[in-house]
Amino acid sequence: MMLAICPRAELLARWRRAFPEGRVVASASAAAGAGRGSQLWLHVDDIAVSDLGDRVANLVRANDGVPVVVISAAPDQQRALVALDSGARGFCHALAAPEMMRQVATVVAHGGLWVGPELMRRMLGAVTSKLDRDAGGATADLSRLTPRERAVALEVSHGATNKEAARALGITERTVKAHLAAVFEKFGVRDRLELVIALRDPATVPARSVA
Amino acid sequence: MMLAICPRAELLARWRRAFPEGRVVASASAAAGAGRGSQLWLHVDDIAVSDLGDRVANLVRANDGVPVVVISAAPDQQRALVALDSGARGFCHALAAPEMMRQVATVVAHGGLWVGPELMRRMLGAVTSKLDRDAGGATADLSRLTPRERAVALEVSHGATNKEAARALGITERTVKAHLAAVFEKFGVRDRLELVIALRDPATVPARSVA
DNA sequence: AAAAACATTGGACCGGTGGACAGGGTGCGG
DNA sequence: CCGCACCCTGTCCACCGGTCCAATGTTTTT
Repeated sequence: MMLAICPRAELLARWRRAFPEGRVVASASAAAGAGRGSQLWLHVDDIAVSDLGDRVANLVRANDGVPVVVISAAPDQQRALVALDSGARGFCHALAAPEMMRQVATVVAHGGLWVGPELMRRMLGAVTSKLDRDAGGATADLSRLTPRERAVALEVSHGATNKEAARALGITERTVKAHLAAVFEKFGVRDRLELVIALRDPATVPARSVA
Repeated sequence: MMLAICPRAELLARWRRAFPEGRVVASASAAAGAGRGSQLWLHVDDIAVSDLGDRVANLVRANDGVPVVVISAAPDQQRALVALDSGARGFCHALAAPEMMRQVATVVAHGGLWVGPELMRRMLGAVTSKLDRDAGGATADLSRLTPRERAVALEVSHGATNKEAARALGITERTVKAHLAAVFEKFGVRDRLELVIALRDPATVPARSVA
């Protein structure tokens, strides 16, 4: 059974459309007794970030085996991370389409984890600064680069200095510079800063005609 | 349709039991043409860690919209991270129970991400510790800056050099450096490159105001 | 009024960066 | 065999970027 926790039910209009058979309760204490196969969706807009971790953790602990999904109308990454770190299994926008919510529910029900593409990229980036193929917007034309150039470009786009990139790739700093120079040339940028900006927004990369 | 990529089909006995209707092909090139709703499961035990990223990334790129799940008989976290970072949507043990594999397939099919509980904890740990490190100046939020600092930060975040920013704001290059140093301090970054990365979320970077 | 924060600039130092010369190695197709 | 593309490395040098030292005036807060 779907259970949403929110003192003001009107904030969950989309959610109720997604789960007509679901119930909205005002407080976490009223959520007790949710059986196996249930899901708890916790609305967090009224919860301070500093309290969020404890609230989620308590809810997860009090409802062993029942996945908790956090829902917010103003989601930000820090809150998402806190929630997930405290045991939440998903983080969903309160204004997401009902179909999307049902997808989230399906994923969570099968033991999966739901994170938005944005957050996912950030999480992965924090763990390893290796590669950054982002599913959503497609990073510029990294495909126009040779594998080595691409590797260097990615290191730099994660903030690495030439020395750090060299160490990471097991080559000399000089070689990093060489690859980087080729990358600048191909993308028509003058330095690493513009490269990062170009990779952030593919539209800014000049469609450099093949010379 | 379920497609598994592995030169030695006998390694995927469990997988074939989980997906009797699935097909095992020997190489990635033979996987082309997988339509929407398909999934590609890539067996990676014969792939070196250093090549894993590119292999997965290529597969993801060549099959736009088709989720890629990595499967291994000897999964380790580093390989999992590389694979996920390159665009894989799940990382599954080759000897997992067929029911488990079907669950993974369900999660992935609905846009979710499958990571084992172990890896999940590690990812969250890495992210939160990174946040803690950044907490010296809190997350990049331009509202924390003084007006002048903000102006400089914006110029730089659009790719300006110190000299250009100075000219644009009608101040000395030296003063730009001073403001910039304050910005670095507040955001806990070491240089302009990391600043741009910290401001990567376009929503937090308002358009440059013409001075 | 005293204290704190802000805006501005100077000089000097040093490491990082990028361009301009180079060169040698591999592998692949004509 | 000979280009061609890619990968790797070297030296030299001018410039940029970031940090340390410092100072002066204004505005805001206490």
